[in-house]
Parts: sequence; C-alpha cells; structure tokens
Amino acid sequence: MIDERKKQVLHAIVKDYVTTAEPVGSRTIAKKYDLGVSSATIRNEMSDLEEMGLIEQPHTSAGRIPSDKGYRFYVDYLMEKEELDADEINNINMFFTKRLSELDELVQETCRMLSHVTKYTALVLVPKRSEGKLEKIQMISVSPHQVLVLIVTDTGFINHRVIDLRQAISPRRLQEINFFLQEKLYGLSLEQVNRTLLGEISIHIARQEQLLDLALELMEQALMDRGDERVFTGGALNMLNQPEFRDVEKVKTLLGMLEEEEIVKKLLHKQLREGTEIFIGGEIPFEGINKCSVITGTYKVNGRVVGSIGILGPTRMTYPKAVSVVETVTDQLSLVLAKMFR
Amino acid sequence: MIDERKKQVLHAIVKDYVTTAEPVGSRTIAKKYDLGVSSATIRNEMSDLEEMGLIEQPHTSAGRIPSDKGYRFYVDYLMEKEELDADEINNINMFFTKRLSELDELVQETCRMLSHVTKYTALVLVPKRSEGKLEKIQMISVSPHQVLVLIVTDTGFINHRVIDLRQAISPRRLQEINFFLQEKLYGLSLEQVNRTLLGEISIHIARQEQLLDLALELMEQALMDRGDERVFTGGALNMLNQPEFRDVEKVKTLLGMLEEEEIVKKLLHKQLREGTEIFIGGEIPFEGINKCSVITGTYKVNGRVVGSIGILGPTRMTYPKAVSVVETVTDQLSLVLAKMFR
DNA sequence: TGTTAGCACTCTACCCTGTTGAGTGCTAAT
DNA sequence: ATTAGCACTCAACAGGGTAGAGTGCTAACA
Repeated sequence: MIDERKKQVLHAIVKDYVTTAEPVGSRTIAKKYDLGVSSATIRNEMSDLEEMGLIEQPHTSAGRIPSDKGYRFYVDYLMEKEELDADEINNINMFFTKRLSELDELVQETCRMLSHVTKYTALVLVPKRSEGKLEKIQMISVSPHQVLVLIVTDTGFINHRVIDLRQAISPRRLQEINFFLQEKLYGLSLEQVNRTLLGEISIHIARQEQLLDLALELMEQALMDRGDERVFTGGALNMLNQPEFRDVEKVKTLLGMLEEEEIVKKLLHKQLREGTEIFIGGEIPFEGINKCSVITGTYKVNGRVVGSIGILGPTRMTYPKAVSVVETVTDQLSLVLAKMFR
Repeated sequence: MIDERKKQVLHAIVKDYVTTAEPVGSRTIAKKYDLGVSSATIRNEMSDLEEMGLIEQPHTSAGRIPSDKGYRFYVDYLMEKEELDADEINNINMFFTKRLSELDELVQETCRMLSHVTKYTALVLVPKRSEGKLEKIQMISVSPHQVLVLIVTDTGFINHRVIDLRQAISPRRLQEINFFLQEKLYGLSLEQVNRTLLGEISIHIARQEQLLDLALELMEQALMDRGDERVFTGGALNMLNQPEFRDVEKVKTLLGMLEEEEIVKKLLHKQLREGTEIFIGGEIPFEGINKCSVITGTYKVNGRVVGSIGILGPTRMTYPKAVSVVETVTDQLSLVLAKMFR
C-alpha cells in the first residue's frame, strides 16, 4: 500500500517544503534526494500519494505540498529524532543556570527563551494554583480599611490581593484571624479551601466578629481572582517571518487569538497527561489558527504534572528540532522546579 | 502669510484625509467643503501650502496629504475641541465604577478600555515606585530558607519577592528585623531607601547578626527588581486596521517596538509634567515608528503626577476625539486613585 | 511489469502595453 | 483676485503575450 519508496518520496517532500516553503516538484526530488529513480517515476509515486491524501497541489502545474495528513504520517512514522547542536544545548543550559526565585518570572523567561531558540511562538501554562497545597495564608494590614491577603502554595505560587474593608480592624484581631486561618487551612488544596471550607469559616468568623463581609470578600476575591491559571506567550511576532503570514488579515486573526488567554489555555490544556504531543493544522480546534501546528510538553513538580509548554509554528515547521527543544526544556524546567521547592 | 482661506483649505485637507485616508484633491474640497471658491483657486492655495511645507503630494497628479508640519499647525491652531458623545462618556464612566482595588489591575484594565474606546493603541505607564513613600515593609517566612519580602507604598504599589537565604532564620528574629526596618524606613521614598540607607542598614543588621548577605540580597533584589516602573499596552492590533499598515514589514517593526518596554516608556516618559501633549510623526524619536502620532496625558495622586497614559495612532488620527478621551480618562483615573489612597 | 524518455498541456508569475480617471499647473479671460 | 479651460502627468487597472515550472499520458525499454 505505502511502500518504502513512497515513504522516501513523502519524506523528501516534507523536508524540502519545510526549508523552502515552495511547492516541490518531481524533478527537484529526483535531483536533490537521489532515490535512484527518475523524475517520471517520482511523478507516479506523487500521483499515488496525492490520491491517498498525503500531499496536495495548490494548483495544476505546481509542485506538491504535504497535507495535514501527510505531516501526520511524517511525524508518526518518518521523522527521525534530531539532537540539538552544542550551541543550542548550551544556550538552554545557560539559561537555566540563571537563578530566578519566583515562579512567574521563571516561566515568563522560559517563554522568551523558547521563542528565541526556536524562532517560533512559545506558549507556557503556569501551574494551576488550585493544584497546589496551601502553605501560608496571611492578612497584613495596609491601612485601617485595607488588608492585604497573601497566599503561598507549595508549588511556589504566590499571590496577593488588597481588600477594602467596610469596617476597620485592629492589628491584634488580624493576628488572631491569621492564626485561625493558618491552622484551619494549612495543607489543603486551594480548591478545597474554596469549595468545602468557605461556608464553615465565614460562619465561624462571622459569629465571633460580625466580619462576614470580610470573610466573604477574602475568599471570593483572593481565591477566585482572574482565572485559576495563567499563560504567557512569547515571540508571537516570529510568526510574521513565516511566508504564510505575509497577509495582514491572517496576522490579525492569529495574533488576535494569541491575545485571548482562553484560547491559548485550550491550546495547551488539551492534555495535561505527561509527555510530548503534536497537533497539526486542522487538528487544532480553532478556526483562524490556520496552517499552524502546536507541539506541547509537560513539566512536573514532585512527579506531579503542573503545567505545560508549547511551541506554535506553521504546519511547515521543523518538527524534529522543535520536539527536541520542547523535551529538553521541559526536563530542565522540572529539574529547576524540583530544586526550587525541595 | 497664511491667511484665513489657507487655514480653511488646510483644515479641509486634514479633515478629509483623516476620514478617507486618500490624498485629497482640489475638486473634492471645492465640492465637499464649500469655501465659496472654485477648485482652481483652491489649487493655487494648495500650491502655496505645499511651498510652505504644510502639505505634500505622494506623486504628481495625486491629491495632497498633510505633512507632519501640517498636522502640527492643525493641532496647534485649527483643531476645535470635540466633546465626546453620550455613549462614549457613558462607557468610560461605567468603566470607572467598576471597583478594582489594585493598582496594576486598574491600570491594565484602563489600558484595555482606552484602546477599545479609541480604536487605537493605548499605552499606560504605572507610577514609579521610587516616587512613592514606603508605607510598609515586611518579611514573611515562607520556608526555613526562604523569605518573602513585601513592600507597600502610599501610591498603592505592592510588590513581593522571594529571597533564598543561605542560613535559616527564626520567625522571632524575623519579627525583630521587620520591626527594625519598619521603624527605620517608614515614610521614605524607595529611592532614598535604596540609595542612602542601604549601607547603614546592612551594617547595622550585619553587626548584630552576621546576616549581611540577607540584608544585601533583600535590598538589591527586592528594591531594584525588574525596572523601576512598568508599562502596559493595549490594542496594539488595532493598528493593523489602519491602511498605512497593510504591509507586514511595517507591522513587524511597529509591534516589535511596542514589545520593548524601554521604548514604550520613553514614548510616555518624555514629559511627566502635567497636561496633555501631542507628538506627531517625526517628532517621535524612533526610527521605525513611522507615520504615527502619540497623545499623552498625566494622572495624579495627591496632586503629584505619578504616571501617564498615551494613545498611539497613525498621524492620520482623529486628534480632537483622542485628546478628549485622554483628558477624560486621566481625570477619572486621578479621581479613582484619590479615592483609593485617601 | 516496473521504469523511463518524450511530449503536449496547464497554469502562474511576469512584463509590456494601452486606457482610464483623478489631479495638477498654466494661461488667458473675466 | 478669480475662474474656466486645456494640456499634461501619473497610478491603477486590465488585457495579452511569454517563460518556466510542473504535471499526466503514452510508448518504448529492460
């Protein structure tokens, strides 16, 4: 059905198209990749490959380009692993020696680095906060009517939020509440805190203190604030160097989508099971992200998958290298995080 | 030299070009804006205006477009104030009723709103931290070897940063240091803290405690972290709707510049003296930001200018409306901030 | 039977050309 | 000083012709 030679031809087409961005013809293949047969033979093979839906013609009398299905076949069966060269490995390792002590920062920088190394767009999903266990919760008086709530989890997440109180609160009383909260909530996941204990605590405090509003606000605002997880993107403009984005309309829709947190999250979120995955062209469930592929990988803390990174490029991207980069970076990231919260 | 009629002609040219984005000819002016003279007369006037450098021809046999100098004249002498319509005012006011209790968030949201209302790109500079006076400094133990430093200023700036310690520190001792720092530093500007007291404190603590490294790290990392002020941009993609950015290369350079914090800062920073200012075309000191104008305005806390906002659009932008928006928003912003830190 | 050379055919990209229409600048008349 | 009229310029567009890349088919070949 799909014999060795067809594979070679498909492989050649993908390789060539990835580097040139031009439809590739039978003659080109015969000359550049010597398969030991003439262009005419290759023409026949290409005709078959087209029938199978693995390649397609932009128009008659143009060469062929791989279809999504073609890339899929390539990625699954043809592609050979490509080790990064010394320079790149060096770059990445150098980066990870830089000590960044806060999660957000680390992630953001990783994003930059990723896009820089790959020349594609990088996406990084920061761990769900609610996955982490509460390490510390503390309220600190800022002004008589304002309290700063500080939350730290064991996955390194730190968040603060100012809450306006309707009535003043004494520092002393604040201390007590702090103590109480810390006792009650330590070691619970934020989700648990949010779901199960919300009622109990607010009642408890309210009974003692008529501070129901404070308690409610605390919970609602501090824990449920802007989304439960965050994403960063880097190098979105790299896409503009790709010939498939020479049209401003396409640029607009693509960049527009990348600005929507929700969409980026879904791009990365699809799987939070361990490992690297590749989504090609139409496999990405968004109209508007056309002719693009995403490679995702996950990183871990304490053996738990806590987030994922992704590389977004044209379907015509250099898969082997991109996969290698994703894998090296996720590994390194996991290592660094392990050290960070040992 | 430049008589009333010339002004009228220039005014007409600017108005027309702003809405159509097409070079405007003498006939168009004669028909649409009845100045009571024929196109031939207008042609003569235009010839004069061109000689004066206020308008220019993209090529012979095209209409004229305003030059930077022409826009400058328009902005300085011709433009009439334009009140916002009820809808827009409503929009803005509605926005400011939303209660956002944290500065960063408020500013970021303002940015979104601004770009949405104007359909241009919005830039917002968040107050210099070092302008604010220290309201609170506190170190909170996160783990035996990690301390979270929290800084709050009277301008509403809140920052935290985790510091890794080389030796463990007891909660009790931390308390003492907190007390000491709070005493010593309260009410000083962060700059002062940074510059003058750095030495004194580190020596003081070190003598008592051999915690020189802690003190140093504290100061260096917590106070000097990533830049002293931050900027947000919003609606950068709006620029893609402007016909002058139909070319991907231009898009790339412009968006590239907007991604550089330093550049955006300078765009806004130029003046932190009170009031609205307009920078047209070449008056913006960046190659690469071509055919663009910026309108900036400042907002205040306690009568002190603490930050500025800007609108970036094509030189061919609707100045009167943009100015009105900037002015309404800075006013409202100052009001909200006043409430926030009364 | 698989492979190849050869050839007719197709289609895009490019260049050249002519035409149209908007707009100017000049001149002479009012 | 203003205007009508006219010659002139130039970008934008459309049509036509050509070159080149590439295909598909057929017939010959090993």
